[in-house]
Amino acid sequence: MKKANTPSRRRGDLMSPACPSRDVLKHLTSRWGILAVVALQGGSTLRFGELRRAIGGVSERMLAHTLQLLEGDGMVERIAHPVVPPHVEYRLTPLGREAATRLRGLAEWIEGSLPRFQKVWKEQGSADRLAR
Amino acid sequence: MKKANTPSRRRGDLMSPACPSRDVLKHLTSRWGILAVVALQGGSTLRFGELRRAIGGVSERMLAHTLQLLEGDGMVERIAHPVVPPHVEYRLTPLGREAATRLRGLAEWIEGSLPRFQKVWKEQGSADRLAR
DNA sequence: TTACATTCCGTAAGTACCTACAAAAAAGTA
DNA sequence: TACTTTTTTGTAGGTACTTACGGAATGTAA
Repeated sequence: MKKANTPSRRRGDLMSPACPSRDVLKHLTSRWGILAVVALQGGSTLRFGELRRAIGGVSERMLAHTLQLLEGDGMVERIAHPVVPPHVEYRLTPLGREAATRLRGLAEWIEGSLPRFQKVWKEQGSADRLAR
Repeated sequence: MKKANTPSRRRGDLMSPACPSRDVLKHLTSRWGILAVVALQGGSTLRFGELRRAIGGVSERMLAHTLQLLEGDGMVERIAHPVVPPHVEYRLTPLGREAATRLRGLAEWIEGSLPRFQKVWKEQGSADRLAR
C-alpha cells in the first residue's frame, strides 16, 4: 500500500520560485516583520501603541499591515477588547515563538557584529554602495 | 563625567531607526539576500551562473546587485578570473558563514514548517491577504 | 565573417512599497 | 458642544524595487 498522497504534508523548498514557503519568508523578512516578531519575543503581550514605540521608525499604517500578514500566517495573535477607545493586544503564537527564536538569533548576531561590519565598511570604501 | 564616545565599538540596536545595523539587516533579508547566502552555504565556491540556477527565479540584474551589497558588507567574496568569457566565482567569507548559520536555521525551519502554515491558511480563509 | 559563450552594466518601464494625512468609531470630560 | 482617547483604514503621492532588453568584452568554433 502506498503512502497517502497529501501534498500539504510536504516540506517546502525555498529555492523553488513558486513554493508557498517563499511567502512566509517574505512576510517574516519584510522590513518590519522581523522587528515586530523580535519585539514581541519574550512571551509578553503588547498593545499596538507599545509595539509601535518599541519599533523605532515604523508608521502606524505599516505596523498594522505587517501584523496582519503575521496574523494571517498564524504567528501573531490579535486580541481586540471591545471597548471604545480601541484596546488591541498582540502576542506570539507557538508558531511565532519558534520563528522568534531564529530571528532573535539573527538580530542579536547582527547587533553584536556591528563593529566588525563597520570595520569592513571603513577598510573598503564601499560607502557608495551602502549609502542607499 | 560621561563615558567614552567610541561608536565604532558599540553594539548595534536594531530598534533604533538610524542604527547602521539596519542596513545589514536590510541587505541580508532583501528578497534575494537570504537565498544567495543559503545557496553559498556549505563553503563551496559557485560561479555566477551556477548561483543563478541554484536560486530559482532571480534575474541576472538582481543577483549581481544583491551580491554587490553582500560583498560590500564583507560577507561574500568575489573572485574574478581575467579570462575573456568572464569567469567569476563567489564564496562566503568567515563573516558570511556566521550569517549563513543563522539564515540556514531560519530557512530550514520555514521549509519544515510549511505543512503547519498551510494548515493555518486553510483553517482561516486568509488567502485574500496572502495572495500577494 | 558570423555566431557563441559568460558576466555585468545601462536604460526604460512597470510594479510594489512606504509615508503622510485625514477620517472613523463611541464614551468620557470640560 | 467640543475635545480627547486608540486603532485601523482610505487616499494620494513619492520612493524604491524588479524585470526586460540590449550592449560590452574577446577568444573559439562554424
